Amino acid sequence: MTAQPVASSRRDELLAIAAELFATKGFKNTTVRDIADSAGILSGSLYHHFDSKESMVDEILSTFQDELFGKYSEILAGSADPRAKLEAVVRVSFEAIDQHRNEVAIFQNEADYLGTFDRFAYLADRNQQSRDVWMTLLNEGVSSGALRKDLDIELVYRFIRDTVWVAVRWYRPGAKLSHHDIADQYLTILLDGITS
Amino acid sequence: MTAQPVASSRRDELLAIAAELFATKGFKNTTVRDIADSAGILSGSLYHHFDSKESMVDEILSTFQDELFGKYSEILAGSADPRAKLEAVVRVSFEAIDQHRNEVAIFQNEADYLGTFDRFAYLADRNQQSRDVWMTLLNEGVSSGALRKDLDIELVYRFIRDTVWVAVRWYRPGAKLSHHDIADQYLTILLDGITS
DNA sequence: TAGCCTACCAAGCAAGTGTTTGGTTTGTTA
DNA sequence: TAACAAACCAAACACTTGCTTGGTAGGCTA
Repeated sequence: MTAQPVASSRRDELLAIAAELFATKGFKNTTVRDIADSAGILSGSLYHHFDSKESMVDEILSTFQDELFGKYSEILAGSADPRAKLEAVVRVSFEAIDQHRNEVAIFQNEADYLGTFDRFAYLADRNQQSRDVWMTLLNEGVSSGALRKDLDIELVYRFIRDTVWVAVRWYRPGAKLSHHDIADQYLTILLDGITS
Repeated sequence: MTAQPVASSRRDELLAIAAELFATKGFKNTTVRDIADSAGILSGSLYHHFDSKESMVDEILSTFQDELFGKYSEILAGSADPRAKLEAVVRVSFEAIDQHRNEVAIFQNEADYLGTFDRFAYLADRNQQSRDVWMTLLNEGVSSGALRKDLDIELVYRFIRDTVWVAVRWYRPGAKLSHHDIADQYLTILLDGITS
């Protein structure tokens, strides 16, 4: 059973195969032999392209994170009002789920554990950076009067963060609702609630 | 480094130790030697109490699920209106996170993968059962006019389910906000939104 | 056509894994 | 005090794991 994802180089191809397996089965549950099998080669041959299994996740996660936080920065640097920026961050996140499903899933499932190793300390940094993005926007929203003042901001932050990213567990591209639709409905619930 | 959770029998004690490790490090990342070390015994001695490492998670998960779904059934069988029942299910769920943090975490992190094995087929059944609970309440809510009609019910269900359970990732008993507080704020956001 | 590079194979190793087996300790009960 | 069971030890086994090593096939280039 060999997979053939679209990728420029053989190296990228193997990374895509690994990402798919890591996302589906988990990092620890995926063996280098699993990856090699899916690629139609022997496990030892992977080491012509990569130093270790760990360096594969490393590259998958860091590449994705760099791209994502680049987009966050652009939004924050823009001139839109707090609420619009908040909406934009939500939409960019759902877009990431749509375009980088495996990477998001790996991050969601493995970051906590991998973060305990020195090599993946940057995951915690990015996490903090992400928190800063959201907290800044939420505090600005409350200050400007756009958001209600009776809620615990820290709690709202966690609520938004988790709800957005956990969607990767069920979202599949090409389904009835596009990631744009989902972002719309999610923002509606978040901003106005589900009561009539 | 030995742990000493409160438990009636040695068997329950060992299960609690295993649950803590499974929740923190993941099932696959936890070795039987890890469990034995935490309990202050040798790995082989675990097999006096359990058939296998798998049967440990099995027992942890099934016991927890039986208890949880018992509570769900009670609520559904009650005479409260849809909105009150919906609130009750949310509160019971946050209570479960408070009282059975490890079990919830294990379920959240491992159910998808474990569910691919015959032995854990009941996890998928419970999942379907849980969906029925929520969808019934949401549909009743829309019918009765309590909830808005312009949202995709299936989507609302997933959002609620995910946001409630994902709280296990950051919630710690004894923190500033109790699980009652969190349920309150969560229901406020869900029902009325965060805008002022 | 000689040299070189990319991608891979074939075979294996050392460490770690879940599990088994036979025996020992300790407390309780008849 | 003899018998018994629960809890555990000590040592090992078979297997899986990530990774290494030396070599090879085939295409490209000078």
